Amino acid sequence: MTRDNYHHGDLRNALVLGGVELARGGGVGAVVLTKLARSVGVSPAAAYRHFPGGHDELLDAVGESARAELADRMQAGLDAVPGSRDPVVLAMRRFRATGRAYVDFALAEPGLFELVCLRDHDVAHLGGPAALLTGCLDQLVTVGRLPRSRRPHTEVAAWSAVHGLALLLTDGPLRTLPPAERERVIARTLDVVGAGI
Amino acid sequence: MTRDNYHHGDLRNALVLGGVELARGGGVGAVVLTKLARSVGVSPAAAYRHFPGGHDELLDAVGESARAELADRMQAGLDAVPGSRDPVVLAMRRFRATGRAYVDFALAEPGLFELVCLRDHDVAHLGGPAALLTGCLDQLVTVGRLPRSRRPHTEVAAWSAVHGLALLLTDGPLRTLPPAERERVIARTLDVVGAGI
DNA sequence: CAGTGAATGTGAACGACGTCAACACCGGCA
DNA sequence: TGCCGGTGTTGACGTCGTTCACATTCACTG
Repeated sequence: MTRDNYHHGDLRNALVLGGVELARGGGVGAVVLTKLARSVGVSPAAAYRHFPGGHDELLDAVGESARAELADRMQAGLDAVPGSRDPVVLAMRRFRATGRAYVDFALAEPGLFELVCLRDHDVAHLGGPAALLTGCLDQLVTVGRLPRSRRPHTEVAAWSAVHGLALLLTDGPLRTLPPAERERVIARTLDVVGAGI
Repeated sequence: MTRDNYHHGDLRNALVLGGVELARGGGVGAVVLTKLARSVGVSPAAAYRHFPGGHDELLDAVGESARAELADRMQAGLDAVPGSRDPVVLAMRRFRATGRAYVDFALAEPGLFELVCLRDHDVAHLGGPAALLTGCLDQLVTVGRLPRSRRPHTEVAAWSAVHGLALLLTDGPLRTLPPAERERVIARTLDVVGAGI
């Protein structure tokens, strides 16, 4: 068997995949390089061939995967928005849907969510999720709902609100809120951002 | 010497104090029980007499101290608010000042800020910072700026925004934002919350 | 004032984990 | 065929949290 399997063939990918599952189950702390390597059938040191930066670089890669999954969910949320004759209503619905999907992802996958904002170098590197949000805001300008003069930095305001909410609900003091109450605070937070924009 | 110092006399306090300084310098990860104990002149095991829960309980205590410091800064921010003949203007200024102080604290003490929301059991336990925020919101109701019907859950919306913003600016993708830009982002976020309430 | 028990601190050791260096294997290319 | 670079292994080390058996000191009681 050793002869057959000595070279894994797709180790880097297997490690990321396994890392995502570990993170899904227990967050950043559960992504243990040693155990992960063993679970993939390989010695811990082998991981260093594919992640020269060690544990940190592995977490980067797993986080990248988590961000992709978040972007997928946000896109799905956008796709599910019902149409409207009024372009302003539609743009607002779409804007709200991105925030809603962000929070829902955090609640559905708290472990993965922990990795989303870990070790990002700058805004541009955020990729998917950020692009979807800015797209919605640009649309709000196009349909006249958001004055162009107020467009700058608005993505940060919106992002801050849903990001903070997601953290308070998953990792923070609101983590024990009963579902019904939780639903109300999400709605109120999205209302405030929508009205304040 | 051993005779004089065998019993420290105020070890628990010394550990918390030292822990705060470690956290100030390097965040949660810098609060290393072993080193902390040694730096206080005591063996690592001694810490377990005062924190039976080990490292976690120590972090709780350090976090409690960080929360107190945050509450102080928020109170100072409130105290510095200029008066106004118009009670609505005053209440809005005070509301904004709490959020501003929250973000400023995170930027001034990113290490301590990491501990603020760590391992809190429920909202009530938040204490100082939360009380200051709810007080400002109640005042907004009193002066008629915030309809009583919209008062519920508004503290979560406001808190989410500043909390998320603080994290994005200190630990997150916005951590490299130049100060001038950072200032605009903070202002815009506080504007959105103020307008949306 | 002496003796004793509880509180407090010590030293040595263990296990989990990240990391590295020296060596082994394997697949493709001159 | 022989060799070279990529890939994986073994064994070891350092850091850190944690525990256990033992030592020391304080405070209280008789």
